[in-house]
Amino acid sequence: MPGTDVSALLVRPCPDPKFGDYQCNALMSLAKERRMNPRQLAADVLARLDVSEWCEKAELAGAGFINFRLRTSALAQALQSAARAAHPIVQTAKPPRTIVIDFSSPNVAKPMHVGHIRSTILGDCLARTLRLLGHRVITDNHIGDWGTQFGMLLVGWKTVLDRAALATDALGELERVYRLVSPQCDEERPEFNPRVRDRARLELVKLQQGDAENLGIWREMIALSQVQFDTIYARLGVQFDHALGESFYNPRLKAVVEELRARGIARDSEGAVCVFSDGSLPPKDDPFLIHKDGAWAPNPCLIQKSDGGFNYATTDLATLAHRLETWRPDEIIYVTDGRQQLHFRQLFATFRRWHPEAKVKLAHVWFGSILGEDGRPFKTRAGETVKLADLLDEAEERAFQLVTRLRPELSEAKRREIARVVGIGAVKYADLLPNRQSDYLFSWDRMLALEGNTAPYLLYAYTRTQSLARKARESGVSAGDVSELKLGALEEIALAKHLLNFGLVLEAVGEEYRPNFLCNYLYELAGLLSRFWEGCPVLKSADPERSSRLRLSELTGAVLKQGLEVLGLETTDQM
RNA sequence: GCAUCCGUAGCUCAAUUGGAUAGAGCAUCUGACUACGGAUCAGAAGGUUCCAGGUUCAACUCCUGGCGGAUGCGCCA
Repeated sequence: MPGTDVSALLVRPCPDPKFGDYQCNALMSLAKERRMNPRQLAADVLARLDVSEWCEKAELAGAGFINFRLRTSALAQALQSAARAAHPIVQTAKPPRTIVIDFSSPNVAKPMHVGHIRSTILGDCLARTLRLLGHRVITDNHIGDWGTQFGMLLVGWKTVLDRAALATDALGELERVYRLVSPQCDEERPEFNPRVRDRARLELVKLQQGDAENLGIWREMIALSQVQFDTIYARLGVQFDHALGESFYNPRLKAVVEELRARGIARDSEGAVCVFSDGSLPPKDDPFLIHKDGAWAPNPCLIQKSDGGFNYATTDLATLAHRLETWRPDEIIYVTDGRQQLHFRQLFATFRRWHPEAKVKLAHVWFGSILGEDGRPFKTRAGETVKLADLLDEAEERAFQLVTRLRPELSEAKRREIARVVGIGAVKYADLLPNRQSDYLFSWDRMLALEGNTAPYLLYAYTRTQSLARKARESGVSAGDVSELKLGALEEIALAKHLLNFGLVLEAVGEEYRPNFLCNYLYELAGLLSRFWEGCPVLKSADPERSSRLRLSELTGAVLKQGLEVLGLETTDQM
């Protein structure tokens, strides 16, 4: 049945509706494999295919495409049955998989900034998508709560902390303290002070050895940061199943290094412990090799520093092992920026050698950076990184101005509520719309525009479905049973066909980790809905049509709402 | 220097991973409707997909070589 098992037939929606509704092009690559004439093969298959029950037409075209045109009756029937699912037009995955998603990962004692927004929003969207598709999703926030920065923070806490400032703006004060101490520990900076650096190292060692005072301060810094994280995640509507920070893995790090060394995967080098190439991969694909001066040179992955300390790679290996033992996932997804590609290639390769039997799929879902309107990395006018809390404030404020301009008659409380949904939604939508791998330009004007592929446009389309339904109820018109869907006008048919593809788009988002597919789908859906309303009067029409059209409008509203929810956007019934 | 990613309409971005005549929005120009919620809809114009080769039925997509940009390359995460 179209819309349900089309992927089994290797067909997909036609790129251009004038060719048909669905097309099969898989036969052409099959023909190439078998060195056959593609058009002949397609003709043979077509001759044996009987799809007359669903299709008014199935024809051979071009170099070997088979195009299918659905019967309108079959379309209505397919849509009706798909709409009866627990989540309309969503088919749950046949074998549900266990998928761990690692995203957001803010640092303790530092304000969350724009650098965290893409990971947070993208990771949350993938979690929502895969859950809706029926998978068992486990979200884990790998918080940066351990490492060298705590040596410096402890020095600052003990020497220059302003208690009053800590009480009013904890993160601001911690940031100030860190900025005061950090340059003094950096040999390359003019502020460098070897006594401060040595003190920082000492405080870090004491912390790592379990010194009671330092542990107490460390815990307080975590608690203060957690308040900030909770506030931001609540505003964004993001939830985690676990938040196992780096410190959680600290007790395991030594054993990881010992095991890798004992197994010959890692060895000592210049006082550090490193993983080198084992020659099992072609040099071009080997993350432990680098092309230098015309030859392949070692590009090792450090898992223990020469001072005995552990680093990012060590923690990530321990984390991977823990996740595998604890949750037995089929897949682990890491959502980080593109600069960490080499790190993850080395991490995954090291892990494969460590656990060659593991079947888990490891995916590094990376994204580009956010640029300001000048094309440079996104900063405040003063050149500072933009804090996430400030960004969300501004989004809500700008949306409030917009709502106030358009709907001055609404109460302030109502306008504030709409502005919250629209403002936060606009930030999220602007982040999910571009292909994640490209850098994108941050623009308030574009993300809050009323026309075009924006959150306000989609949210507005949804509110129209709700107000139409409200008006229908008030005038006593029934929405009609699903079984009464009658598709006549071209606009109705086009809308119905697009609705039917919702599940396929969700699957593509989950497979390719690309929410922009869903953004574009919803934008097209909203456009088709507007055209449908333009061409097909609903409440003004007579009854067999009226209830069917009302039903089609409501179904579109339900899909819009579900789609926006998967993207992490709230909806509102009034705008 | 080497590696990864990117280069598409004036601007911002798509293109279901090798499929049919490369699509949207903004900006520009034109049109519809005293509106079942106009924050609407329809139309026009805009392209040598950075350049040069190659692979095949088919290339924005893959390969080779350039040009331009971002990022990363041994003790940060």
